[in-house]
Amino acid sequence: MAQTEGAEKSGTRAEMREETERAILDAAEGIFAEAGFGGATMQAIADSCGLPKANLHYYFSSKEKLYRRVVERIFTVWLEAADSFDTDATPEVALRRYIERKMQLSRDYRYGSKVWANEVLHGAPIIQDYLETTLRSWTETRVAVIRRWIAQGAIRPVEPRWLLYMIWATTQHYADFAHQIETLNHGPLEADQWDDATETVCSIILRGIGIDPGAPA
Amino acid sequence: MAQTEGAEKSGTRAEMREETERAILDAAEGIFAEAGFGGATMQAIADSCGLPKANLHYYFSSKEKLYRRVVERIFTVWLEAADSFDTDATPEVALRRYIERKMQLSRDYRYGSKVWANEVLHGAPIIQDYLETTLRSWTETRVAVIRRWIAQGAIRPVEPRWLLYMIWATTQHYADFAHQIETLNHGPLEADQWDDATETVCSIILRGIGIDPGAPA
DNA sequence: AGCAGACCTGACCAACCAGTCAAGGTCGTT
DNA sequence: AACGACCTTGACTGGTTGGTCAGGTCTGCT
Repeated sequence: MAQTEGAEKSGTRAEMREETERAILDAAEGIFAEAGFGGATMQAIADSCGLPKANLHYYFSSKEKLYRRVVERIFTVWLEAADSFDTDATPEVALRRYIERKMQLSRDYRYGSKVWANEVLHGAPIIQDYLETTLRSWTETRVAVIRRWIAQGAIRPVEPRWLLYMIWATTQHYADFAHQIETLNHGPLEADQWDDATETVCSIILRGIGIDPGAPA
Repeated sequence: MAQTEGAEKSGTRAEMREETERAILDAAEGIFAEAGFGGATMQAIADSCGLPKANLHYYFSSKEKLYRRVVERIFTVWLEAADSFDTDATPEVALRRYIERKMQLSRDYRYGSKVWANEVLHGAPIIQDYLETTLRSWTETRVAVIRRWIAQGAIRPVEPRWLLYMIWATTQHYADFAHQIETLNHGPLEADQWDDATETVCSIILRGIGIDPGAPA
């Protein structure tokens, strides 16, 4: 009994290592999000996951390496989410699904979004290469999709980049500026507020580009 | 000749003091924006404005006091800009003017916007009182204006807060995420790109809430 | 059992940073 | 001219932080 003390203790050596690394990454994500790279201390991260500081350096050789891994992990989640854009569906379905997914991520991965925002805000000193390779190529494929929609007359002609930025900005705002939103809201958003906000974002953007939401396909 | 060496040297004592303080605040805004509060060092700010570090402490007793003054200054600029919302104009005119002004500010006060974003991102540890007093009351008056528009049938019924957040998020994105945008754009946005982005943001939001932009008033 | 390698950690160090201070310089006023 | 208030600055300090390391513990394998 009491077999699972620290939620690790079972599994192979490799599994335990992976689990410890994940615990450190989780803690680091929260601390980096709240304090920034410069403001975060290894000691605070260690305290947050109940490990001695020296142990962190056993798994991650330096603060910067740890930070990079945190950012990489978030970026991966976002890229996977971005696949909801990939379908051959109509603009209405594809965009609605993408926006809904991004709102969901803002709700579920608030800290990850904050770390990313923080990194870009400061000029992306650590993950500049990601911007120039993965993000750029992803963006270009989506821009092409949007251009095709425009050519087909399915949506109003707008520069695709400005549309993408609008979606990113609006959805991530609910994570990055959560503190401001919650202050103005006198508390965290309720489930129905999240739903209403999501629906409002969808409807404004879809109508804004000339789609009448709810109209039969 | 060469009377104005460091752009200070003339004027009364009080004027010179004010000018020095402004130079420090300008330098601090840039450093805080790029490095965050924790990552910024007083030495870096001192170097940035060509003053010895000890001199900064003569004008601003502590790093936190200096930071607070930087944030306060930005907040003031934003509040003044917000007056473009205050008119009795139609929703189309009022919103268009507000969005255009906010885009302008993102272009002209990029660093200020970044410092604000950084502060809110980290839970507003320094300026929480501003959120609870000034920002909250400002927001409530604008929410009331938007509700009146809805009651008059001038715009589609949407929760006013989500609309405001959308405007803030989208416009400020062009300052806070400027680095990401410029990376994807292979360089800074040109003047016509700024104009096009502004027009696109306006048109999507206005159409999105049921206004047909360009229609005669 | 016993060994090798992976894992853990308290104590320590060099680097760095916000803030201080005392001594010297400059300006307005009488 | 001369006095006091204001301004400037190099040198210093107490405290903090990222990173190291030696010695200990645990695990899986033969």
